[in-house]
Amino acid sequence: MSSLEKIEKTAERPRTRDSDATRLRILEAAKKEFAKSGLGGARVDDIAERAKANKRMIYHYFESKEGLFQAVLEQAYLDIRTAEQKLNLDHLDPKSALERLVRFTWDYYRKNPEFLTLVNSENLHRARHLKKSEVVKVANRRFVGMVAQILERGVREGVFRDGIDPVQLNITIAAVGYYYLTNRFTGSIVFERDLMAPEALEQRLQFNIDTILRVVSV
Amino acid sequence: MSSLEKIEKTAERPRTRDSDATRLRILEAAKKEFAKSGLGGARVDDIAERAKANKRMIYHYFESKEGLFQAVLEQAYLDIRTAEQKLNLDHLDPKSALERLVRFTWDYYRKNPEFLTLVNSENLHRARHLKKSEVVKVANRRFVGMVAQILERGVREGVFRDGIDPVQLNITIAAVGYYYLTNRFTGSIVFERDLMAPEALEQRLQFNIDTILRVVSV
DNA sequence: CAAGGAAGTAACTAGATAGTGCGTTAACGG
DNA sequence: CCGTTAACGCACTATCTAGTTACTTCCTTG
Repeated sequence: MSSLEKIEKTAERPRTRDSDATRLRILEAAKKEFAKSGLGGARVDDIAERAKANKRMIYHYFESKEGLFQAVLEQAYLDIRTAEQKLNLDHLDPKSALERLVRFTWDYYRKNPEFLTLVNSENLHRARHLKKSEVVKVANRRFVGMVAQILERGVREGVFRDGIDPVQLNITIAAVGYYYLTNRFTGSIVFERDLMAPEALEQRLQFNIDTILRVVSV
Repeated sequence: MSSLEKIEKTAERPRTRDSDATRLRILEAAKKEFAKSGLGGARVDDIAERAKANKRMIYHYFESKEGLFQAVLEQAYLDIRTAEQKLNLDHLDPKSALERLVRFTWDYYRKNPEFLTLVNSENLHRARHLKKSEVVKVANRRFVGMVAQILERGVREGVFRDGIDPVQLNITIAAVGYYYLTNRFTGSIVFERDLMAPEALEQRLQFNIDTILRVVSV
């Protein structure tokens, strides 16, 4: 049976057994649990319960806890890279394109805080899961190219200075948002200020846009 | 017996029982284990073994695994704040002072990677341990003041622009180094480049100094 | 419609893990 | 040098946890 037929049939009469749906529920539940407690702290039983699935199904679909983590991480990277590709920055002038990318990165981190925690977790484990994922590597390549293209265009049009390493810029765009948000709890204590207050968030985004534009300006 | 007398006596004849030394060995071992595996992933038995102490002693000195984590984290924050205070930035011109601070932050993170991991772990737990620590809060206050003073001086001397929020600048100085180093494993995969190669590290530090100076420049 | 495979369940296990009860011995003050 | 205090060690436990065994139930397809 084709995938399309399957979807049509499901639409007609919801099945009591649906491997795709169960797989997705497990993935979603695992993302939340891993993000909340890390790979070491998350509990397989809790994931099963949250997914409203039997624990046996996790091992059926993902082999092991590690396999499940790998699948979650892979999906998280594919999701953000896919969203980035939809930005269509080529149609904007270089400055606007860069601003849009900074804004998108910030918004994405805000709306998907699990992504930050998953990446932290993966780095705690020296990226041993990501290393294995070929599909993610391909997606990343296209992403790095995006910023390089904006930079080149900006230099050609005389609005950006020459000689900026696109990788350094990429890292910096991520850094100024990522650090602020992932360390929002200790940050709010260290700086004695609620970093997650709406005005504070708005102020930070503006600061970040300004920072990045200053980095590239001639 | 005074602390001085104690030290003198110890120098004469090393004691087989020494509560201070044992406490310190446990703290050091715990810092490494917590940094390696996080609060959830670290094992009390492993900490005891690494410290060459009996597990019972951990509970004797620190009450619980959580209590031990709190002590480790507190010490880590006191250490970095103490080191920062020794920088003596007041004797330098504002630009040099700022550059020195960026350089110090970078070097400190490089030499003390456990600090990064501990902070990540603490944020995973919504900073519930740091919240309780009054002594760390006091140390942080002095630290935030440092950057504010450099900024003020720079504005007065006409080398920095006015209106920069010292907290935002502070966060950005930390961010550009922290993000690069804490995410060095996934980063090396995403950007298909060894981010920890000596030239790469040198290049990043220069980029960070340049970024921060551009942020404050008139 | 039969049969075989896939989805799903419940109960279990072996090993780990945080935390303790209690006894032992070194150090230190008197 | 003796008695008390505090450092230290051993062996134990209750509970948790990743992973599994053995089974039932539903769905598809020839």
